[in-house]
Amino acid sequence: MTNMVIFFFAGVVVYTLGKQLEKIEESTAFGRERFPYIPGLLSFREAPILLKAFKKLKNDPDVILFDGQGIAHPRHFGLASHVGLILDRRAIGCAKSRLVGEFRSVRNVVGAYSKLCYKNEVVGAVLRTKINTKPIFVSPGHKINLTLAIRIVLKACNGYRIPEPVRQAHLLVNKVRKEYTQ
DNA sequence: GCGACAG
DNA sequence: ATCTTGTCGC
Repeated sequence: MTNMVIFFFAGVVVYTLGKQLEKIEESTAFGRERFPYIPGLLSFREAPILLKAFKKLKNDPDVILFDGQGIAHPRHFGLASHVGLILDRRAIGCAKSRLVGEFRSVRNVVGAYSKLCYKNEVVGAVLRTKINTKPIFVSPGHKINLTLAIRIVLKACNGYRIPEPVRQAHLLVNKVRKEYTQ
């Protein structure tokens, strides 16, 4: 079982972010896993396949939400920064847990947040997107500031902890992976 | 050396 | 991330 080929799947879901949050396109891609998971080096593992999924997209998004960090990273260059730069699009990191930084507890009210500080610098926000659930870690990735990033993430949330586009991308990937595995 | 550590 | 059923709480 040591030479088993492991496949990696990625998914992108495009939404409108106007009056309604409406799904307008989906894209997936897969390929061989080529890099291990090492904290701080996530983009080396995920970016290649993620970029494959983005290439199939017909729409060209104004802003992209990533399942990972933006500048809240040891070298200020998380997945959202890295892929946002390559795609030259506004990008926001929306991670489910902390990689670096310290923060104070967040009030239990949707929209409340506390600054995520790392090496004497604000690198993101720990944002409450749903009551009675752990907050998420929002950080600018590319061509965006923290204030706007927070506003966009809150607009993209539909009552769930995870912003809807990210949540749907996750569900999409699991669906496709399961179909492929059968 | 010890602990922390996106997915 | 993944293993993995039911179950406790809003």
